[in-house]
Amino acid sequence: MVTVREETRKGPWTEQEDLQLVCTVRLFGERRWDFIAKVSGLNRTGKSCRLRWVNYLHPGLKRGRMTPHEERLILELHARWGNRWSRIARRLPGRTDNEIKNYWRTHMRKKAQERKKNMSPSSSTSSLTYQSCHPETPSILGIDEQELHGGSSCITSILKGTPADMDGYLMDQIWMEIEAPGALSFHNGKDSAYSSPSGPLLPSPMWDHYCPDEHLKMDDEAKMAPQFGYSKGMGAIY
DNA sequence: AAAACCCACAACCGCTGTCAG
DNA sequence: ACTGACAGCGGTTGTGGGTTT
Repeated sequence: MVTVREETRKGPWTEQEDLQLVCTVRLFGERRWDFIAKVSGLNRTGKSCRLRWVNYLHPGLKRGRMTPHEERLILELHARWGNRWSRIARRLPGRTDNEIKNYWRTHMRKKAQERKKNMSPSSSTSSLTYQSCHPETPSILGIDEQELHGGSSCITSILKGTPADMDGYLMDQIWMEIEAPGALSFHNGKDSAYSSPSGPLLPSPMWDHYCPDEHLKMDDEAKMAPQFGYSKGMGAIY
């Protein structure tokens, strides 16, 4: 027995660690993370390994900016489910709960700050709780699966639209709708950052380099495909 | 050019749920 | 029925890079 106990590593992962983890997961599958952590030779906890895999190394992950469509989807799903990030993430193929959570945080903070600037002190409801602030927005509250596909609000109809329909529909305008239901207009706005469904979908870096393996990818895709019409083209991963 | 600020992302922590023994 | 191990989830914090002043 080796009795030399090294400290469990924390902090950023190195490429070498990533490679070790990827190879170990390929060998043993995506479970028993404590076991994987041990046999991989990484001085990491199983938890840490799992997180690294799920959020960064997993094949099929999209990288890069959220597309306008994804932004709208997040908005809608968050309105339905609140901070159920993993649940929301399941509806966004290639995105992780962590990613969505971060995105939401960043944007909500931004919006909250803008609100503070723009609004008088009298109406001080936080945008973080818009769900309860604007119950009159039907698509936001209590919508179920069918409603999502047959609903009548602006957001819902946008969600139903094709990407072409969404061109020029700005995230800011969506936020405006939430904050002031009915006040939505579709003119092109000032913030060009949202105006094109750009978001270059970059591959997961490690996977790109080390594991051009077919069957791992298939496993994941197979899960997503029926629900989302997820296609290989989306991620340009392999 | 440098400092300050902002944003996006990665990672950790603590808690909860699940399941096998 | 109980318990411990493991997996997953949501919240939070840290950090690096880009942008603005």
